[in-house]
Amino acid sequence: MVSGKRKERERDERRSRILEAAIQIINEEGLEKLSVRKIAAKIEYSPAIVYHYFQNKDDLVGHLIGYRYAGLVRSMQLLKEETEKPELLLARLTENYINWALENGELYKAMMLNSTSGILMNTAVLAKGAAANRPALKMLAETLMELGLGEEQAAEMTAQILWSATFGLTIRMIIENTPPEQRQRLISRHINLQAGAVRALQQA
Amino acid sequence: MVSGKRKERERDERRSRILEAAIQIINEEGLEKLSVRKIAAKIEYSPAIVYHYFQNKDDLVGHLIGYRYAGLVRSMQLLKEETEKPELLLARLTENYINWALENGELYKAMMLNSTSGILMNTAVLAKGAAANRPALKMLAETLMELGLGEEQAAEMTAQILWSATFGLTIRMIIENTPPEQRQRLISRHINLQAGAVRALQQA
DNA sequence: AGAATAATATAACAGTGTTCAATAAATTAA
DNA sequence: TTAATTTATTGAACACTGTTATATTATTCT
Repeated sequence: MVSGKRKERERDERRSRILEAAIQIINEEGLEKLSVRKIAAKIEYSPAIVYHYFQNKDDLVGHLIGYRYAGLVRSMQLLKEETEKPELLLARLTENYINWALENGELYKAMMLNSTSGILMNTAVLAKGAAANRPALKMLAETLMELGLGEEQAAEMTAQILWSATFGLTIRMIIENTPPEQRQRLISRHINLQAGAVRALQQA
Repeated sequence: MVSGKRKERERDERRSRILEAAIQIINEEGLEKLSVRKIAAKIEYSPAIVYHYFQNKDDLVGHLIGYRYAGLVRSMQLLKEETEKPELLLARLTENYINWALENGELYKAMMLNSTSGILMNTAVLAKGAAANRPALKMLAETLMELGLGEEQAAEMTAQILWSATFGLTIRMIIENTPPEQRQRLISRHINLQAGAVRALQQA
């Protein structure tokens, strides 16, 4: 038996080639122009091969997401370690998240809004690993608790609202293709308002 | 000449039959299952007929939006007239908007996120009349000015942020298919946070 | 009535996701 | 090394999709 690991590694490599072709197409032509046949053409295989490595197109897009998401989570953890004041951390986490999403615009749209593989879908898909805005949410909730905004449940709910707001602004800027200068202004205003909301909640 | 108006009215009626068939399909099977052929089948016409009344499918979806949006704008204006305190008005407008969007779930998703006909698209489409979240935004900005949050420009930008937050939460609840009990809690928390953010801004 | 215009249909094109059966290649077992 | 088995890959088809060009029918105007 040839170590068993190699086989697996090689299979993963072939899967990765498909995923990378997909990312390339998305970056070049956008998510809505992504097609199984185009992927196949790019890697010079038959379209059917995709279905040997993924259940279907949505499954593929789902993996696309996990493929990139790890980077975001890591950068968030870094920020957490190097930022002491929770107020500042909240702002930095938010800004970091938005910038990451904007950089991965089309992919972010896919990972959020895709009807069956999107992160926002039912828990079945959520558990799939690839789909995981939960780390981000959890970190947000922890920060809110440090800020004294209630215990687990309450903080979690507040985190959901705050994250939804960030999500809304981000998606909007991506879809509307907001020009960079205005982006910057919108982002800082958003962070301002968020800080204000948190302060108001602290006083209550 | 048969009054010229009748012809036009009859044409509009035929257009409306198409739009209503589309709405029915969306409500029954969801936006992603909407197809020109299905519409044609529902009204017992040939698929090609759709292209006599609309430029293309996206154009059709665009009109679908205007077809429903008028109702929202009217209800918002009503609220404005019967609510004196701007703080309360802000909350009511937001709640009203969210509830309307949730009631029109699939359609709201279409009108916001559709890649070419969505409201969030570039100004070319925005000017098309059907696409008009501007009335809602404008009303928000006016309310913010009454609350003493800066002049036109600043208020407009703040309104954009606040609206984005509402939009994010709404889209999320629709896509995630959040159960009604939790919806209620999320909505009131959202409105709470919004009020807090505004108060913080007033004090600054 | 005949000419012009609008409404509708037929049929096709090019594209999509997906599946099934057949083949080619690699791996394991004898 | 050969035979058996598993894995990788393909070709061809199915059932869809949006869209258009061309033809046909119905309506309206003169």
